[in-house]
Amino acid sequence: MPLLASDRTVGRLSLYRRLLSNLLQEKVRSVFSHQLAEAAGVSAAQVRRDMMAVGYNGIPTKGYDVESLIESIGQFLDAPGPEAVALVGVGNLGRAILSYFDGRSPNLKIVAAFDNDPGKADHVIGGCRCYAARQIPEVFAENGITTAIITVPADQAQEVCDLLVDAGAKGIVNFAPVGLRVPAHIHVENVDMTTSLEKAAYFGRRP
Amino acid sequence: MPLLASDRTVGRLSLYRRLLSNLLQEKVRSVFSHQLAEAAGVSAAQVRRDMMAVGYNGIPTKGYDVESLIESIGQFLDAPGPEAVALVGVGNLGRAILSYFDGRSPNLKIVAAFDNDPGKADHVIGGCRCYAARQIPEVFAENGITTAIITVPADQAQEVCDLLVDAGAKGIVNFAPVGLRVPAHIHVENVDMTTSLEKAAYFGRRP
DNA sequence: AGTACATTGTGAAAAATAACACAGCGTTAC
DNA sequence: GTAACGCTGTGTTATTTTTCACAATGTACT
Repeated sequence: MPLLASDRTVGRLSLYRRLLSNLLQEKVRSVFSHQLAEAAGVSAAQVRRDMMAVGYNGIPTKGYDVESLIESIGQFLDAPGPEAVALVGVGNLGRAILSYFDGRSPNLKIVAAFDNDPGKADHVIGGCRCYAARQIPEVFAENGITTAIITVPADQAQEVCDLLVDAGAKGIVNFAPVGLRVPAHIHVENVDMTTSLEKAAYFGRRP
Repeated sequence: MPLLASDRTVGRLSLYRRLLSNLLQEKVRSVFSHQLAEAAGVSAAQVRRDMMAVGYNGIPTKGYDVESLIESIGQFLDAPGPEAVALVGVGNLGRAILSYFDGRSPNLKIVAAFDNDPGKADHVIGGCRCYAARQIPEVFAENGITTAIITVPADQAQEVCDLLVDAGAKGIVNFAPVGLRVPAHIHVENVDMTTSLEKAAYFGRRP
């Protein structure tokens, strides 16, 4: 059971887990690799490879036990306890993300939102308390926050990123369309909706 | 100049173009591969490779001309004329995306939004007209829409996807956390915010 | 018990992606 | 005019990621 899986594998495991949770709710007790593969849109061999990373073993002719697999993926992906997450940039997108994640995951919970607009401070949006940007260091320290989401405009993203790193952020989800410069061993996960849309248009046009 | 570039290359080209537009606004006229590379967070060799796909040539010691490179990437990535895009699912996330893209790109414009909630029909949200879901076929046909964005809950995504494909969608951006089943040569681009957050947390924790 | 069968786990091959390394060339400095 | 420099374009190599293919294995049926 390798303690560090590849980027791609971790992404798929996260998806598998949610698909498995859906199955569990439908009272499905076990799945075959090819069923999980179809639901996730990958190959069956890929699923079995990913299971090797988790160190989970299925049973021939019976497949994987849904409940214990969810448990195993959780042990592999999650921190031992709940983790606090912060979001910076309470614009349209920031608010949508706050409400999207509100109550969705017990392990990763957005506990603080930051914005420069003083009108937003101390309000509660999407179940999350809003602070002024200058309070980042203190709120990060108080809550032990190491994961943050950036939803500010592109021209402020680097500046905000630097603040977050100084405050102790180790993993950052960046929605701004810029390549953030960070020290080594800080992980940035880029979500670029414009690129996604342009890719969909491009490949839709050229089959 | 190959007419079909790899998935990764297309994604980077889209990012390069926006970075270049920023540079142009700052009156920067030319860039070296290593500068563009740093801004995008990739290697210089990677940038030069990607330029081969576009068929654009720089000049030794002068680098790339920002303006003409933007133009070349546009010719490579974009359709000859403007393209109409549709969005399905006018919830929190859908609304945020509508306003995010409102007026952002001249080539790709979201011209129609769809939702099952009859209260939303005929309203204008984020500069975009709202229709009932059953009008998908007619609106797609009228506007020649081939690219669509899915922002409905996970359990409705496949159903909506099938409607879109029937209506002529060729490229789909899927925000729901499921692997959509589509016919061959329909392209799906998945944007999974939960996975991104879990990846950031995981890799932030394990350096 | 024994046989047939469908599925797993994984070594090995293939494919895709990225990095290396350097020849060639335009520019600049003298 | 020419020499030195630094950057580009690309053949080649390395690395990463995915797929193939099959022996091993647990199950169900007779």
